[in-house]
Amino acid sequence: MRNNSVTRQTLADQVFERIVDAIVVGDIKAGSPLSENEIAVRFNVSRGPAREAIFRLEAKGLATRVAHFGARVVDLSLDDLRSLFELREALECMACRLAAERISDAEVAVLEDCLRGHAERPEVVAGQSYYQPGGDQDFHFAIARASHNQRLFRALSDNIYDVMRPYRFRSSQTPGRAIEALKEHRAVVEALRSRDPAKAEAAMRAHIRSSWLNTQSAFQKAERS
Amino acid sequence: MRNNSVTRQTLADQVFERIVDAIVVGDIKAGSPLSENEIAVRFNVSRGPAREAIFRLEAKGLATRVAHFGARVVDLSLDDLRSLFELREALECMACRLAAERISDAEVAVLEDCLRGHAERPEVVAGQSYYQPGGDQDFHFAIARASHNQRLFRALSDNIYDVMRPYRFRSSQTPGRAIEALKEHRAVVEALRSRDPAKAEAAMRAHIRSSWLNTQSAFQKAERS
DNA sequence: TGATCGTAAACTGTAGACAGTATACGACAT
DNA sequence: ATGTCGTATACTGTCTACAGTTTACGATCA
Repeated sequence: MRNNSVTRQTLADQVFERIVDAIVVGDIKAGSPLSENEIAVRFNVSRGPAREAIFRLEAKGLATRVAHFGARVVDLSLDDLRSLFELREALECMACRLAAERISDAEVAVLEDCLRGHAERPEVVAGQSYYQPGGDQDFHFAIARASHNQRLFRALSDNIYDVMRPYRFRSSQTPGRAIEALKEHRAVVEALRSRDPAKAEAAMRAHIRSSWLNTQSAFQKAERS
Repeated sequence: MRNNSVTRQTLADQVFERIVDAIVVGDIKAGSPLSENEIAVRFNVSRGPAREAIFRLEAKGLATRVAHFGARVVDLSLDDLRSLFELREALECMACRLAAERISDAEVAVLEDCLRGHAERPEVVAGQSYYQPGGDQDFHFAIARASHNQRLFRALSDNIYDVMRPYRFRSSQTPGRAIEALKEHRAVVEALRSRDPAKAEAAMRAHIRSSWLNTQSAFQKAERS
């Protein structure tokens, strides 16, 4: 039972989480139709929980719905991705600035552990791509948490990271990006350690824009093939 | 025969909108419990659409739900409001910066119309509070739209403005705030007209922080009474 | 009198059936 | 052959009924 949380999960919760996983991992492809009936049959529940799960996918930004027609998994264009990166820049730069004002020594230590863990990864040592699912994810989560702003944290974790993950995965193979990203992460942590909000925000902005350039070129490359 | 809207609304849509209005206007007070049955009876629908409406209220940030227990209208503390203002600052400053890069002449004209409309309001002329429901709302909507970033626009319109509105209404009575706000708005438009992103972002940040200080003191004053 | 346990009531969660709507396909007319 | 209309089908939207859970209240016992 991985159901050790305080309140017992409802069927809708379970279906929702499993669909999110399936989308993020790639088992359900972008643009796929999401039929209430199909989901209900697939997970052995009635249409109620299936329908509810789809609503929550829509709220999360992973699906689009049209009344009386149905829902589909979002299929982001390059423009959509640009919009998403702009949104992420707004949220995460603010989170980083607030974190510089409010972060505790223990939270700084967590970030430094993250960096150490990343530096030891074989991909980094070999100079290849360093992004593994959940890898720098932890890093960004820790910063969002250190902002001590619950709404900001939830906006990032619920509505940004999971939506971007399938597309970041595609673009994480660029050679050399691993070490570059690690350097940028170090700059962010350094600014946070010295509690310099302006520097922290600037370092995060530089990191996200660099990540966008990388994602953009990978996206265009993938489209040509 | 078609309904006069593009796609015919579902019952859940209607119930949702009516509850949002009731909360924003103040007919349903902050902290009130939202019973599925009660809503269903009140709007002459079954529990299905009522339940769906509550889900959407939760996604919007206007209600909180606990499984097997129920939902309540959010009741924001001062700390919650601070978090919300920080989130708003992040989103709206980004929107303003992007708007400075992308705004059309027609969109600038709309903003200038907004300012003219505000300046002519009797409250402003009399030096009283200038905020009327929907008044500067239009202004901020126009800027969000001028960012030409759909996700940013929706985050602001769906998840920020409606949640804040009940609390901004309380705090809009401060004498002299009307003219101050109008000045700040003019500074924003001036920066947008000259397509200066940094200046536009700074002007918006100043406006939001000023608005926060005003809201904060009004909140504390209201609590003491 | 106080605390604890058990029962009942009220609510949410889930299932299944019915109703309404949009799309797709085929028949018909031009 | 092509365009249009009508019907059929499959899907979502809605309703009702039932099951499960949580809270609250009252009875019982120390």
